[in-house]
Amino acid sequence: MLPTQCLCTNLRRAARGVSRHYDGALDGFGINVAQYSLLCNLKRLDQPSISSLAEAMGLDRSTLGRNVRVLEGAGLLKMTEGADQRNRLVCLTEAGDQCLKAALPAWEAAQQRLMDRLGETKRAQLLQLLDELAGTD
Amino acid sequence: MLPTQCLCTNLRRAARGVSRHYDGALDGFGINVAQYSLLCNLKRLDQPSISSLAEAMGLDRSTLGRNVRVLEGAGLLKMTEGADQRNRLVCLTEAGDQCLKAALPAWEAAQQRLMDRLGETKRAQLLQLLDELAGTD
DNA sequence: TTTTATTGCGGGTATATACATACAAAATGT
DNA sequence: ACATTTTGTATGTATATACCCGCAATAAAA
Repeated sequence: MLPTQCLCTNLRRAARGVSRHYDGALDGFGINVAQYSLLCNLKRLDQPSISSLAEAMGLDRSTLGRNVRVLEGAGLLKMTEGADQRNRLVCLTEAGDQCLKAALPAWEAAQQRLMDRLGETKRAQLLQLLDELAGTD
Repeated sequence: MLPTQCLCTNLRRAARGVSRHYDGALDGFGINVAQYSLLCNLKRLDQPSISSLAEAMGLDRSTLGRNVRVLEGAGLLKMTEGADQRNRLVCLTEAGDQCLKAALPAWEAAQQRLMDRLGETKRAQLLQLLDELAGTD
């Protein structure tokens, strides 16, 4: 049976499969790969607003707001008042930082298994391609 | 600001962006790219069961079952009895087939815009890489 | 200064997605 | 024949995701 030629379909399928791979690795740390990514970005950016974090992650603001709420409920991040009355900042809690530290080896292992499968050349190719696709529309 | 090195995060972000690109193109045809993909697979495979369709698309069976229900409600596909009492077959309706035909030019345009951006070499590279990733775990 | 536009966010609604569990039908083993 | 296992789905629960709309606070314009 011929595979689909649709770039989008193939991209979505790959994203699902790879997400399952990472989710499996992160199992036991109380977070999935989407949450791991959110927490990482929180560590990388310094107390971003909902909007800027969403922008940085290529997510809709409302989506990010809801994802943030889940992690806030888990105590891994918290919201603080910004300079502006309407502006709220997202920041990592100590627990969130610990969670990231604890999960790091598992993430590294998952990443490494994938890189071993691909090899260095394809890994670089893939990252390059994904970067180009990131700004789609 | 340095981008993430996480393959999964980048893959997920690209999938979101590209999905938005295709969803925008399909706007007005009553289906999104995930549904377009499902209908295409339905046309490609002949009256698959829920399980085999899920397998073919790399989706969890329960997920596919729910996605199918949405399209059934829209009249684009219907369920029929299989040889087995527990086995149900999914098949495209006439409306579903018409919907696919109507949406095809929009899908082609979206695909073409993306390919123009990438160029033939990278397009082939990308499909190759995604295919390799498809079987991740 | 009052009006208007912009900005930042939350909520409503709908779909996509997965895992665990439950359940019924069919196949298999004794 | 009866018990066990396997198979095919559906349901419960939870998160991820997006679009639209509305609200409040701020900034810009008149």
